[in-house]
Amino acid sequence: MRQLRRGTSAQASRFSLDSSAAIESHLDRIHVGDSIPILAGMPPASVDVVFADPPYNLQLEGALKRPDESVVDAVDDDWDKFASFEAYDAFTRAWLLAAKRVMKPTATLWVIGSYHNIFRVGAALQDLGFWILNDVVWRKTNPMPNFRGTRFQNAHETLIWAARDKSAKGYTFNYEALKAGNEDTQVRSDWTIPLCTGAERLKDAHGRKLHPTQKPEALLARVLLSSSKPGDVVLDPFFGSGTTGAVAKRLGRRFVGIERDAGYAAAAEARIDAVTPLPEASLAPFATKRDAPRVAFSALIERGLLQPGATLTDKDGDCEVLVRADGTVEFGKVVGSIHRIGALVQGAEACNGWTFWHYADGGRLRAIDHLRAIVRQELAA
Amino acid sequence: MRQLRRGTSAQASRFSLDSSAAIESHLDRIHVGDSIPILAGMPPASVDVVFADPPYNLQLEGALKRPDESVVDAVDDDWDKFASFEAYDAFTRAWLLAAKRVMKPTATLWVIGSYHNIFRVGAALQDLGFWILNDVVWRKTNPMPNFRGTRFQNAHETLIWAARDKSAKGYTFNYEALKAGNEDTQVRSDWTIPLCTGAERLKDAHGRKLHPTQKPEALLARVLLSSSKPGDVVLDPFFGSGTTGAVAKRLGRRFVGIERDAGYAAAAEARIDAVTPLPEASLAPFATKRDAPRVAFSALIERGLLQPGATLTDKDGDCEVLVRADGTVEFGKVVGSIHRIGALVQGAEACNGWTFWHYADGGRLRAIDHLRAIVRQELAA
DNA sequence: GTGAACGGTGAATCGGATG
DNA sequence: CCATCCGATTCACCGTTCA
Repeated sequence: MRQLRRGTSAQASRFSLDSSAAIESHLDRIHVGDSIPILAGMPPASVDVVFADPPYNLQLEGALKRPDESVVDAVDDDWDKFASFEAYDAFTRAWLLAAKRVMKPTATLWVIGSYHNIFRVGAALQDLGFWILNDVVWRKTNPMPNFRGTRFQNAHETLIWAARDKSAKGYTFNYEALKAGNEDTQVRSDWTIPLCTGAERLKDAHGRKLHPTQKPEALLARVLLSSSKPGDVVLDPFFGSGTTGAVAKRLGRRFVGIERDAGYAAAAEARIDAVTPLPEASLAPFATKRDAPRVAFSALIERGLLQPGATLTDKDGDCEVLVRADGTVEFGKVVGSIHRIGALVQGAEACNGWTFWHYADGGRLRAIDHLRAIVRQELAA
Repeated sequence: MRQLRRGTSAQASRFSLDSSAAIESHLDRIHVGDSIPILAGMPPASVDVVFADPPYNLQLEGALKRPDESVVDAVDDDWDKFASFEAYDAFTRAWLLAAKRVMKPTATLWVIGSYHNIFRVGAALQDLGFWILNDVVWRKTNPMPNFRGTRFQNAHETLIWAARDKSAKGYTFNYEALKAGNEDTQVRSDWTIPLCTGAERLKDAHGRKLHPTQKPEALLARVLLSSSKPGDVVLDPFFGSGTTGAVAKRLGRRFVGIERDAGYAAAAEARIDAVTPLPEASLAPFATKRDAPRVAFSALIERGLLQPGATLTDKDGDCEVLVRADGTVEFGKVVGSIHRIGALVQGAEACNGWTFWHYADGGRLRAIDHLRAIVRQELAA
């Protein structure tokens, strides 16, 4: 890869009216600087896909500790600080407009975010005339827990996929290939992918994570395989640790990276240099079926397989518990999960409530595991 | 159920300053009319939870056909037509403000939507000072396919859960019950639930679906079980086919329904009349650790479970403190609460002394939390 | 060599009562 | 408004150490 470019390159568009030639000098490079002036220096209508991972505008206050007193290493970088929603909205509109100018009429744009910012981004997209094609949910297999027990575990992020205009036709969506790689069924709008951890996660000299929000390559692979073709130009205006560039190179796409922080840009360059492009034929199908889905006891109630107020017993019909509406069971005055209460009545430390507790099915007792199997079949179907 | 009410009831707030009494006349009824004037006639700060399924502002043009040329029976009601994003935003802000007024300070609000409208709703929520607690993804097990093969299968909808203000404290979140009903793990922000089909789906006289966007009862059950208590007042300003009311009644909550379409309201009323509430025992909130009575460390000494002059240690028996008669402990020359001294010896900022400190029980070490449990049992008896 | 046990950690708007 | 205090709270995965 060639050297990093510094500053803008406003002269590029002066030299050529042919965008496809003028863009060439920008390709497969990381431009160090702010996105908006650098985008302004690029030829118009020259990129095929935009992937953007903008600051989320998290509004964190004190430090958060785990129950074991260790400190959560949260995002506290300056780039994530905005004075107000208005300031964040102005920033969002500015980069979206700059990105829109360099998009080909057939180009599409992806943005990723969380509930802190994604609603503002989505509304701005619509206000600026982008046409939303899908929102896509990245379900994390291994999200961070909620340590205080005050909310639901924040287990997903949201991507928005949008065309440049309502009337834009001819955008790339590799429908058949995606379907073929997904057990011959359409790819859904929710994707189950692990966080970026282990060897994939870039580390600094002290072994700490280099970038606070490095995205998994599997996520970018799905994005690029679904909405771009080999040879297409992929723009990432918030390049960070360079996941977009690494995946683009591996999948035979060209990229334009823009990153404000020279340290991140340098790390990304080294990372991308180490990537070997895949042979064209070997682009692996990416969608895999997950193993047997975990079924909550409350799902049996939600689906009407058990009624609140019903009675469960052990296999001999001796001790009885009451099924409650919230998916707990009650024994005497004690309420808890099927597992905890099963352990309690046996005086054991642990118990598999699925096999311990039985319900009356006609004249006989049947383990509630049977009902779980029914739900699993539905989920698999 | 009593008769449907027509029109607003602006007089209610004139008769009483006590919201809990003034709201009584509004409960367990469907008010036929527009949400905003009807909400304006309700007493302020009188509801515990709001669930809203507003029009989605779908921008469908022309009929959608399946590959076999059959027509998809999509949403084409007048209530879903808005001239522009601006009109939709104004509508959204108006009903959100009207709902905010009737919410208690501790109330929370749920809104469900799709990518057509949810970004606008989320941004409006933030602009109006609501504080987003989670966004929750409803993953449909059986979504409609994308017939054209031009996008990902739209397999989810998004719910936003928000408190009335950033500083609102004390909202209901039944953390422990949810966890106990979910294999003893935290409930995530993505919920897998089937569409409303089969017998649950209301039909009109011709056997066609009565309402285009009837939500599954399982979804509402999860919403109400997580964020409300029995007896709480649940407001639904877009009542539609009455799923919120049916589930509220079944789960022992009160409801206020508002619906513009008299036909939907009548169907909802009949539906709710047919619901039998669950037995109270299957609903009663159970005592969690959080609301167990507070026990002072000194109570252990007062009850003779620990003697002044006794020694406590950490779980490994390493560092020792002396129990004093006043309920403090002494480490070297430092005296303080079990929590302070526990933090001190670990060099931590905070410490739960109940689980940190141990006493000798026969040959083994046991946490003093065990003694607290004994006191609590005495208090409960 | 193998497996159990243990430690570390990830985009986090993460408490409530009292004075 | 702020300071102080009590005390409640974590899931999945990866890498290392130890038996």
